[in-house]
Amino acid sequence: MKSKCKLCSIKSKAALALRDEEIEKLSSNCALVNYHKGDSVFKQGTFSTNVAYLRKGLAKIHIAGPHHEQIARLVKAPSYLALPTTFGDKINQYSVTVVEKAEVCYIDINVFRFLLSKNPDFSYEIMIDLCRNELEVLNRCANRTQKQVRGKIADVILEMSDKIYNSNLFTLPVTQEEIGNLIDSSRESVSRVLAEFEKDELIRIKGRKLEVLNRKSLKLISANG
Amino acid sequence: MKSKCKLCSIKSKAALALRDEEIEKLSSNCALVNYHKGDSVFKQGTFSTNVAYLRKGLAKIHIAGPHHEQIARLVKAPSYLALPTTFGDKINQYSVTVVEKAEVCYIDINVFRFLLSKNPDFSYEIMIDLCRNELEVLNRCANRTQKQVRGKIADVILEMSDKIYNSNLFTLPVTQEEIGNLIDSSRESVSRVLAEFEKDELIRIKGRKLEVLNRKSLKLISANG
DNA sequence: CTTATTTTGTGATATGGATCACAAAAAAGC
DNA sequence: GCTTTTTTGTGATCCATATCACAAAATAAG
Repeated sequence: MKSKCKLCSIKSKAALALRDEEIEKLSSNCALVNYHKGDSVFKQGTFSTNVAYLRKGLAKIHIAGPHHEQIARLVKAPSYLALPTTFGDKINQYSVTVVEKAEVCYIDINVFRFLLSKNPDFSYEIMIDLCRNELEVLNRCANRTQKQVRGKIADVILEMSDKIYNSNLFTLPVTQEEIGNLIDSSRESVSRVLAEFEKDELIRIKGRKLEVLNRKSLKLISANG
Repeated sequence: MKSKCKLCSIKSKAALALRDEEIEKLSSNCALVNYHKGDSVFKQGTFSTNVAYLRKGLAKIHIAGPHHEQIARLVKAPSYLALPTTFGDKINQYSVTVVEKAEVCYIDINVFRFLLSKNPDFSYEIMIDLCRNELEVLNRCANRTQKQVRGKIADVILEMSDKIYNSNLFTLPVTQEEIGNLIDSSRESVSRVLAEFEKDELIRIKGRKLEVLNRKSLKLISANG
């Protein structure tokens, strides 16, 4: 397993800033785990002893809200997975679950701290990452609370098409119930709006396969919420 | 103005980690500005060229949502104010406005970067701060979307009483409309629920003065949402 | 002090979407 | 394949809260 990280072609921007001996140190304190759909990467309420890096695949970050489960967002590899919950509190404040076949690197938190303290470039990139995430969370929250279901579903479809799959045709990685948790609405509403979008020929759905037919209208609906 | 930061008694935990010469550098690139209610610290859409540290007072972080203004949260001094928007994007993604007489230190972003690169302890504390904030944002978002107005108002009252003023008796720092923007509800609903809480003798209000009378019930309402 | 402006209180009404209740379809297990 | 479980579709109903419409208070401005 020696120097496996050095040869890794999917390094984070932060990890690219590491020097050889630091990569070596990372390598010997990093465990790669293969997961598939439904597997848990982190569980809310457990102790946070590792940093997780999603090397491949897709995961969801979710928190148990006062009433339902809320999916904060989907995270596509490559990306760190749980930095805030790892460093912000001794106990994980949210869960991470795999949504599509994934590879996760668990890095010992103390080694990660060591790297942060020794390499300012590494540390800076991590910080930038945290900042970007927070901005995204804030925006998401505003959308979630202010748009209505049609607008939010248009958002989700466009996000998946543009950011996650880069294609007009893709397979929904989650159930309609989970889409509901992602946009704070009921699964029934999700179903109804999807049916409506299909009737209006904005999308086509067979099973979980979804094709975007009219991107322009979807954007309009997203914007007018 | 030399060495003013060195003598500052309201340093951030991060700034406490700075060495003398670093404090000196900070000091000569840091401008203290006095503000009062309504003054703008940062405006969404403008370039982010400074880090802001709220030394005294109270401010609100707000973003223009797709429909209304949303107040992401109130920030009590001492606290950094806009790190994510400063580092996460060249353009500010949210606004910060003073809510109660405040003192803000503006620190040149390049000097801040320099300090981050030279002092890992400083950098680490900043990172921890970012992590905590993101956790808070996530929790807030879940509450905002899942609780109903009564629960959210109970939350706001308790937060002000416990976290901001540390007293059962305090003066509301914002209008009911702003409370609405803070919890995503209309000002009419805020007014109605406050009236209801007063009728039920959970609180007493005269003008903007609010007194918590029955903390236990408020907590219950907050919990049951 | 007087007038203008902002904030708050409160009823009446409208509505988006939750919830309930099943049925159909799809997927997973065996 | 067949059976069980999960997911999806759809109507009917209900409800919390937005919105509208003013009036009253409170604050700010002159």
